[in-house]
Amino acid sequence: MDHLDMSDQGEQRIERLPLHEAILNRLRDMIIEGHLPPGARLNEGQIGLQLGVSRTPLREAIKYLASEGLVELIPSRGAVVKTFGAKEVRDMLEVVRMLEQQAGALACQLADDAGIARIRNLHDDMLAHYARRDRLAYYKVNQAIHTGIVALARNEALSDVHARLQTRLKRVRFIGHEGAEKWASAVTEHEEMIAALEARDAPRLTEILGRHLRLAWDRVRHDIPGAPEVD
Amino acid sequence: MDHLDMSDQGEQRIERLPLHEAILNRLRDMIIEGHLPPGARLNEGQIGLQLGVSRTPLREAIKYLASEGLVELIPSRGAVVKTFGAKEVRDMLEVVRMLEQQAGALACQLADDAGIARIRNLHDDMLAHYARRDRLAYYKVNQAIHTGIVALARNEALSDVHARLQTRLKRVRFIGHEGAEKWASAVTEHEEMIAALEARDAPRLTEILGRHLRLAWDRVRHDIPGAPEVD
DNA sequence: ATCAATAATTCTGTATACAGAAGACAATGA
DNA sequence: TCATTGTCTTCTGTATACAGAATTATTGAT
Repeated sequence: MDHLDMSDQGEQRIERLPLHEAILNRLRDMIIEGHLPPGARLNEGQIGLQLGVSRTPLREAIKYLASEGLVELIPSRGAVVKTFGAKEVRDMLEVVRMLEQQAGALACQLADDAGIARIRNLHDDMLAHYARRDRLAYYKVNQAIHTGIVALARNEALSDVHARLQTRLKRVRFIGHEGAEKWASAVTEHEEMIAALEARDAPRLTEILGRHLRLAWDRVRHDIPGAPEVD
Repeated sequence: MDHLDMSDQGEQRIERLPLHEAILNRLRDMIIEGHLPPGARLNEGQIGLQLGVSRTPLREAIKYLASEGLVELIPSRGAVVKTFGAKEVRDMLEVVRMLEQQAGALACQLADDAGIARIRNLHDDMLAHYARRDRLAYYKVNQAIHTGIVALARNEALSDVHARLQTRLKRVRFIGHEGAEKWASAVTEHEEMIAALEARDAPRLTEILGRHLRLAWDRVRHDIPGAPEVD
């Protein structure tokens, strides 16, 4: 899964945002896209050269990523791309499920029609990508939908912890090169999800989200090193 | 609430842990204990002098804290201690509640007797501190109990996001100089909590945790600037 | 040829140097 | 008295320098 290019849009911002941010995003992308595979050491000299910055701001970005949990700091040995085992992935997915279920329930109460319509639009986009079997585009919009539903709950802390886990899962979730049937079932679940949201049917949405994310584990488990064949 | 000294035990470690960690903890304490009040700018020169380190590792620690959400980075203006408004605090408490409820339910299934016994011991300690009206000691053990219950769920990601929010709430939660009755009711709730945990009664534990954390908001709301008198 | 010990090199951790932005301040004019 | 502008100071953002730990390469002995 090298060279994915999951970076969002072009980087040609005019505004002078502190270099820190730019480095941070580049580094994060390098990890998520797999240019820096799990377990790889982050060589400050080399990466700094590659990005065209000195080690000082680079190290600051690395510390930020460490707190995000994408990278692990090892004393006197720098930073290493964090490796997630089977249990860790499952645990993260379980927390994501809890968060999304709660968010979904809240969204049914709090969301305005415009917000729900935005999700519906994303969903339609996703269907188009599915029709073309464009995995990358599908995947991106899929993420946006889940993030969007959480956002409808209007709770920043909730969005924050959810985003944190999503980021960690991005790498591992994408590699789920699930077969056609699994992919189709995922799409169906999304279909139901949106319907429940539009009906503001909280219990139903909660149920579907739970099912969807429990299946997410089944969809990726075979790609995780060390995952048991059966639980 | 200045000069609280919520630092855990002595800092006289012999092992040579990377300076980064040491600075990080000192800084975090300065924020949590209120030496650096909300909104205060972190002057790198001054703090570096105070801690006896140069700006380079200090800045790295600040970036780490920024990702933790204790500090906000403002372009060309450095870092500022993050201020939490009423809604933000309430939102965070709501997420903490969800997390603890889920964790509690899981704990009822997964915890071993030894783990539950440890919580009971902490609880007894807390009662002792309550008897002596030792707010600081009480508060610390209180935190340890909540953290401990989450740990019983054996889900690192869950513990991780919970800890993240707890850290942000530490500052604001302690200032709740609640009156004797409120304090007493909190103790009673804890009493019930432990009982439900020992009985491994998940629904009951969930209910109590929900009540306890919903009341937590009522206990702190009057100390939050900008909190509405009624919802 | 294999392994141990040592020398050479690379890399991290921290300090310092320097340029430019932001903020403070004082002087000037209305 | 108050606003304004230009200067001066302070502080951030980045690069570079240097010491020591970690890693790799080399050499010598078995």
